[in-house]
Amino acid sequence: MAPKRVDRAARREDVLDAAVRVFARRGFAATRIEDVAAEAGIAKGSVYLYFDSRDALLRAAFARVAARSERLTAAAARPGRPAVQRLADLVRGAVAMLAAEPDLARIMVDLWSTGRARPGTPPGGTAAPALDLAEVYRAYRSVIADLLAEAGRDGDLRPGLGQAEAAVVVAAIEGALVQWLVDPEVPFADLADPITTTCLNGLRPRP
Amino acid sequence: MAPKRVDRAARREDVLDAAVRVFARRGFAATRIEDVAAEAGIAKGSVYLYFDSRDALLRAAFARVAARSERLTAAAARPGRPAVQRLADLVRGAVAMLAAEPDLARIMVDLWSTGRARPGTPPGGTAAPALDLAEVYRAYRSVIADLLAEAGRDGDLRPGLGQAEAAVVVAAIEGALVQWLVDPEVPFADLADPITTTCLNGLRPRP
Amino acid sequence: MAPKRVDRAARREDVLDAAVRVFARRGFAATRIEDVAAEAGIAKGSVYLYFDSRDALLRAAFARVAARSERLTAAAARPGRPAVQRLADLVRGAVAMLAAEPDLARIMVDLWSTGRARPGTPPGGTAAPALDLAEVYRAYRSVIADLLAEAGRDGDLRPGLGQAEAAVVVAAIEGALVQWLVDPEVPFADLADPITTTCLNGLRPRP
Amino acid sequence: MAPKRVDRAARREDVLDAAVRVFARRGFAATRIEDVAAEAGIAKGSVYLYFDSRDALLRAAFARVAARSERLTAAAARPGRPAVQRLADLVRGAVAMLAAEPDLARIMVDLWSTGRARPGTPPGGTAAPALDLAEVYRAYRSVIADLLAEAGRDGDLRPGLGQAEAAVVVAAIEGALVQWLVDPEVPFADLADPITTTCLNGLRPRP
DNA sequence: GATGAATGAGCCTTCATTCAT
DNA sequence: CATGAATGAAGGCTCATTCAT
Repeated sequence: MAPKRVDRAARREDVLDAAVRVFARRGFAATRIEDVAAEAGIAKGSVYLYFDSRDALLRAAFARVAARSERLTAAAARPGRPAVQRLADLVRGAVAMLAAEPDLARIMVDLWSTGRARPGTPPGGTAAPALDLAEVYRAYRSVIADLLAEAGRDGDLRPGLGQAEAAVVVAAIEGALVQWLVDPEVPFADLADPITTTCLNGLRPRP
Repeated sequence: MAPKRVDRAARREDVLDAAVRVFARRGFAATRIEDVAAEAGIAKGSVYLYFDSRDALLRAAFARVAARSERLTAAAARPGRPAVQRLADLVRGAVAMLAAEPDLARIMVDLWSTGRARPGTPPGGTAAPALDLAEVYRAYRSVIADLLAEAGRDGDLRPGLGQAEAAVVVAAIEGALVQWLVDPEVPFADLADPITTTCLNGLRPRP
Repeated sequence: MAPKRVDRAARREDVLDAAVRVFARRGFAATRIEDVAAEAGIAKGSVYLYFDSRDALLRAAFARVAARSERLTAAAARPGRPAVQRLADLVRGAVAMLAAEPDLARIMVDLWSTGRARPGTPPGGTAAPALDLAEVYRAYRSVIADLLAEAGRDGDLRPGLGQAEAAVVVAAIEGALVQWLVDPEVPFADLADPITTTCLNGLRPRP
Repeated sequence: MAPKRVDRAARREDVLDAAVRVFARRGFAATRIEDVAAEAGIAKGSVYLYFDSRDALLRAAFARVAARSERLTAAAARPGRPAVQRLADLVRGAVAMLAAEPDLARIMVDLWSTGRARPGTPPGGTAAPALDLAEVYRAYRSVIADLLAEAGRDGDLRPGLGQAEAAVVVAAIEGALVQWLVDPEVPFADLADPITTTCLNGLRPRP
């Protein structure tokens, strides 16, 4: 009669946490369900109580990365301050967030390559829609391009800046991330300033 | 027997070519020896005539990527022109090369994530030396840092630029690459100029 | 405590009812404990309150089929009427009963094939006694053979009829059942008469 | 260069032979791929060189049973002799064939029950058409009904015999088979005559 | 008693690697 | 040299059974 007291959703979250840690450590491809189970401290079969398949787990991790991305760009919308400053904040915020959650960052890098054979895409090709990584970056660039344009109108940056320059800003962040992940000695968190300075200076109106 | 040697090496190269194509298309993890054999037009077992194991193939692909990187940085050493220009050439050259060889570029992205469980690193940990991706980027930044310093002395860029700014330049390139690979509509080749302009301007002495 | 007993037994019967329905629908092999629980409207674990194991459930279903068979043959013992008529009644009764309980009939067919690896026979071979399907049919034929002999003495059928002819009568019934189960359009219930007529005529003394 | 000398088709047939033996012994449901491999004297994985999946193996066995059935009914078409005799021959031929290939017969019985969830029918329901067991028996009855009608016109049997009586004849054969499979002491092969005699006598014109 | 979360043995399937031809 | 049949270890998933609540 007494339904066992387990918060299913919370437990599911625990398993996903564990999965994210293992994915970050081993990569998607090399991660076996058993690894996730071990990390979560449960039995192999129990993973299937919360996720339908290995693939569902991948997709959930993917969704988490996507959610984080959205939080990131959403934060840049804070109005009331000059666009250049919001831009600088966005860059700093992005770097800080990525640096604070290296596991998710690593997963994102994994997604860059897995992107071709998206998680949830069985060999045949019939895939779950999952998260469209291209869309994530498109949104990212779009937000930045808007800020660049606004700053251009403010006279803080050159006028006429657009998608290309937005791509460069995004690139500086993601590229710095890569270098850090490949070589932990690269001081990613400290690169927020050089990135901001270099890019914003580089986009200032020529004297 | 000498001709045999040549033939053998050429054959090996053919197989590696095929492997690179498949790796780029499917990713490391999803590529089976048989896929490579099929792409190379030989039998599965024959792959083992040229490579000791699946892993050796991975390492060979890695080596090829690394070699490409070295060619890249080596080219920047051409003296006789001002450092700023050699820097701009380096950026443009890198972008052009990556854009021209998307297969190798894709593999490089794959390596970023696989890097943790380095190709050649069996679960146990006793690994073949493989190649050190961190080292590749360290060299890359080093070359650029030297050019930045030289340009600083030339008065073309701010003095005092170092590793951090070099990382930003590398980041802009690699980050742009990622966006292109994730979303083919991003005009990677055309980003060479925005990258160069933004970064170099951003590093100019303040007026 | 007595009421508890009754309750428990009734519950057990409910579960077995549910099991029989599912067995008939899905077949033994494809039926999971959870299916039975769902059909019975209880939780998976609760099935074990009434049956020691999946196998015990199978055996109970078997027992039910066997009990039905016994009721069938027992009914044929009614004396006081000529043997030929009791024989005809037996055939009609059997067909009617099978037609009325297709679920049990389906299970019986399942038992024909599962019979080899008798329910209750774990791979090792140390088995619970379970029920002997061969014995069920032996009894069936025996009753019929007795009726045939008696009818022979009555002069209604040929003398000298025995096990072989009894087997033919049983065969006609079971074989008709099979055809119905395989193809629901076969009018099994209506075959009682053709079976009776054909067999009994066929066993009449030659003119 | 030297393509290994193995007759793929023959090998496949060997594996299927082994599978049929195991299916007959253990039943479909209880048969693991490894059992088949062991019976065939090969490694588990090698089964997959010849069959795409466990299910494909089931379907192949199924097809073999179907082919046997067709041979059976086809044989009854021999014209040039009176229909009654061809009918008697058909019954005897069927019994002889079933008795000679008990493995296939056992599989057929397995199919009767598995018929619901036909081999090749994944849980979802999207099935390969495979063999329609209902169709097999329909054809069987149809051939017999034709012979009965012809014999009726010949005056050897009652006129007006049809599907129902055909079903009884088929039933006698299949039902006898069941009894034999359930209890090897039942002399199935010897039942050909009692079946023929009983049924044909039973269908004679009343004096 | 009842529940359903948890477990882990077991089975199907894939694929790197070997080796007889 | 080249082949591709054969192998068997590994990993995903299912499900009977147990047990804390």
